Amino acid sequence: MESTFGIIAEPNRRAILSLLASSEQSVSEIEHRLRMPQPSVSKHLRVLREAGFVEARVDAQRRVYRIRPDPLREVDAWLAPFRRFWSTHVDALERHLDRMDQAPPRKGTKRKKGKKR
Amino acid sequence: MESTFGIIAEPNRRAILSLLASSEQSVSEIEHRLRMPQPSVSKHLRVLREAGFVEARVDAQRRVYRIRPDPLREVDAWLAPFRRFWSTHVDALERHLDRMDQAPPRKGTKRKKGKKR
DNA sequence: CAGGTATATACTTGTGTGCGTATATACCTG
DNA sequence: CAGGTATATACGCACACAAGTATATACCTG
Repeated sequence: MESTFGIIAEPNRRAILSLLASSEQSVSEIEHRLRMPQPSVSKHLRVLREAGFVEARVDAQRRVYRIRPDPLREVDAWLAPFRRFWSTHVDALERHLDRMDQAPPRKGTKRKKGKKR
Repeated sequence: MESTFGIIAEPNRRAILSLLASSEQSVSEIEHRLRMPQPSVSKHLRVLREAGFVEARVDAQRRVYRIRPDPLREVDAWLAPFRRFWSTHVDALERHLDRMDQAPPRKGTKRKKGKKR
């Protein structure tokens, strides 16, 4: 029932995703960092997992969760037609990226610049 | 209570936004094209308007609605940290957008954080 | 002004869903 | 095996909200 957008409508789930964006985390780590009750964390993680936003790796009794990008990519794709409203010359770049999306994955070039905000 | 994300969680509202992405439309045009009851359209438009997603231009008895990009931009910004999961050299795009963020007049609210109540 | 069109609002109802509390399951260590 | 830790699930409740129906407001045309 819950669509991709419905799922990220929940603030706590967005918080979990944002936390996982930096690095994978176990349930208790999430629980502690976001200061939210453990059943709540587990339940949100279940929703996120079943919708494909995250996946779990088992490490002894811990489950370490990490991002799976596909659903967020869908959001990104939905957003595409609106980008022209705030970006004038990104259009070309966008088409460029579109073409790149189906290009074979190439590894090696990531985050070479420390330009974070 | 309705956040930016909560608002686009509604499929009909997304449909309205997508329709408006192509060009501005009157209420009855939306009603007809999306085949949804008029009160529903008006109500969704109200929500979208109050949240800043759209604005209305008055033309006689008609109200012609058009996109206002700011809230969607916020979504786009939230998405930014995740892009590295599916794009290798989109970093260029990111820097590009970063630069762009401070280029236009004003509107510097990035980094929208909110997890407490 | 009447009649018609276009849009907005009021009110009710049903359903979904997040939360809290309690408990169950799984695994590790001694 | 016992005891502890880590995570998942069950259940009840309260509340937000989308949809439907009916009605109100605004404006245009004759």
